[in-house]
Amino acid sequence: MATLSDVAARAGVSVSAVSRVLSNASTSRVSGATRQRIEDAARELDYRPNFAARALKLSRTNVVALVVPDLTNAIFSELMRGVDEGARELGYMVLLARAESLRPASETIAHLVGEGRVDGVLVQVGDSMSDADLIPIMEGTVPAVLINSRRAGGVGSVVLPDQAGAGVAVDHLVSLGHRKIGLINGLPTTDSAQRRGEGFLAAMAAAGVPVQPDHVTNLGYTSTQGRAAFSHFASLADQPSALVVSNINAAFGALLEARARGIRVPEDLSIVGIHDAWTAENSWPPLTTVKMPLYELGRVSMNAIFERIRSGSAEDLVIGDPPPLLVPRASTAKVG
Amino acid sequence: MATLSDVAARAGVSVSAVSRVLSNASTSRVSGATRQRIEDAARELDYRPNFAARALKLSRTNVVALVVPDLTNAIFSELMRGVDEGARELGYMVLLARAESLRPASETIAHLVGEGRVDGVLVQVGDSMSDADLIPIMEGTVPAVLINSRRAGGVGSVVLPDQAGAGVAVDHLVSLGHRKIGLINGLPTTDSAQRRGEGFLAAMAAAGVPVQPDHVTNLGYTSTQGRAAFSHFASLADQPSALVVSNINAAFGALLEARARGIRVPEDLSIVGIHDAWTAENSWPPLTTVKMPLYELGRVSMNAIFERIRSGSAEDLVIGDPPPLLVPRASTAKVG
DNA sequence: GAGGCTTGATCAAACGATTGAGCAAATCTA
DNA sequence: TAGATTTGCTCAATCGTTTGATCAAGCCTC
Repeated sequence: MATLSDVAARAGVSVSAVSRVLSNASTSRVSGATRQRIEDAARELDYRPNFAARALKLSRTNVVALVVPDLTNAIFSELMRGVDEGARELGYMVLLARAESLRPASETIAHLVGEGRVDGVLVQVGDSMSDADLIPIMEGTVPAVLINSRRAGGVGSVVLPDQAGAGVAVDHLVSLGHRKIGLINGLPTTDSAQRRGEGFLAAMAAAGVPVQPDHVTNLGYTSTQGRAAFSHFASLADQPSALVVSNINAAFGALLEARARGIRVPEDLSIVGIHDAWTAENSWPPLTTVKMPLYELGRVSMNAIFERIRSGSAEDLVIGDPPPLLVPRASTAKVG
Repeated sequence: MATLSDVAARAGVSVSAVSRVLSNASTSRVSGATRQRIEDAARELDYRPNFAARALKLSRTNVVALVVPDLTNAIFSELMRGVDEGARELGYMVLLARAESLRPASETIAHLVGEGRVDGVLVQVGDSMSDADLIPIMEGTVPAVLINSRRAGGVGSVVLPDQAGAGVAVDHLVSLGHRKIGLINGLPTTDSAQRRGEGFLAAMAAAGVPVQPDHVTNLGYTSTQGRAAFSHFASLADQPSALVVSNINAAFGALLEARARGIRVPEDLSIVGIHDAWTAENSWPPLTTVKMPLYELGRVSMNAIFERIRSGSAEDLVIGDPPPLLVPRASTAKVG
């Protein structure tokens, strides 16, 4: 590849002149003629600034890492799309890092930042990610933004409108006449499950519908955990007529278990899942969902980490626009 | 962050000594005592080699880019997992780049390599990626490996056992007694669709089952295109009793259209899709699939690009192990 | 026309790591 | 014990950019 000095030689000027012209610094006092010659030479040689040299000099890479617990996660691809789009606009690139079980996430993050590979880190906090994993972040040594989880202290975060989302699900079921509504929620230790739980209770209270204590489970977001939670409800003497499931994967698990038990959805039981995905259309019955603004979660997170890197500010944001949206399909119906 | 000279100062030696010890070069003639002091100092300062400096000096980043057409693609996450795992073992990191429609892929790739951000590129060739997009790769200026597509010339590639996969699907249907078997295939221009088509025809011939010309469509791999293809078959006077669908997404689309038309699967028609995903279990009916070795595709591709970078060799590989595997679910049954 | 600005360029020192060459001191060889 | 070799370390150049400092002209101003 052509270097600055190649371009300089061809244009008959010094490297500094070339550098100033091509990075068009405001302080560049260059004559129009030389500028032209430099630009021509650069174009002819197809010059591209060397990434490593620039990063070394500026101690800035314009790369952020996105650390995710799991690629098969339903929410990943939309989130990534949002992050990617935001990054492009800000002149950044995204390095994807899986937080695998082998190495603690803290190690991965410390490497990424310690070696100067990235300027900052976006961390999608998963169920299996403990607070210990977030030590370098909590300590503030690493410019980071937590996605979908809040932490005390000066850590930035961006979260979904979880309360509102659960509320939309509840309101939908209430409007269909349901009064016995259960909740299949994520692990009680996770932030998003807590907020969805709050939203569920708040919406139920607002609708004047009582919540039975054994109508709430907290087993987790996976399909398997959703199945297990469904079994719990099926074994109850006083069963709910509708379920809000905090995650689409768990909702699929619930559908699976319902089918296995010969419980008809939606005739015997209505189910609404939080998060939308194209696969919801292929399930049987097609799953009614609450679409959450995942794309925007990605975009806003990218903007947040950008600001964090630039000014050090650490905000806690909630995505407000667009609000959670009900996507009615065939897994919910009027109470029988 | 601590630099080499920080470590050198603390250990009371020169930077060169530190560099040699920490990168434990074989030519390093260092006494045990000094080695110890250096290692201690490095540990105490939590020294990590600066990525940019190393990359600049060695003109090598130990990063490869994975260029994908689409993140929501069913095959992406397993592929990525394989690439990631392979990368870890070889001491590489993976930069994920979406080949979006805005900018031609060739531009993206040229940037990535031209700026020295990556040592090589893995390109998952999508339907929308034309030959023009691959110019810098075909020219051989960029160390690259094509995933799932072959090209003439000295371009390396790794592909799935597509013929065998289609064969497994056909054999399954034949063993269930089907004699009228149709194929819903990808776009005729794509390499994988061509190979799956060949595999289909070969397996049919081997089984002594004739193929009707209008029992093969080539509309594409997406859900929508699968629906459209299904409509074609439904409008036929002489309809097949079973369908091989070249892609799981298209198979979901076919299921959707079958349901819309009141065609019962598998009672009226059997369907088997190529590629497996956990979502196949949630469809109605649960989709019988042929699981393709996507994880291995990723791993082998990573190894291939590594070799390509190291020695310049360009091989065309087919994943042989594990072979395509039938995952029987409920969308296929004995011919009625 | 001497001194002071402005303009348009170059010089040179970083950034942090790698690595061939150089050089004392220690050890070996005969 | 003189000379050769090995051992253990340091020197210094280099990778490609950025950027403050410097400097030679040209142009005002009075």
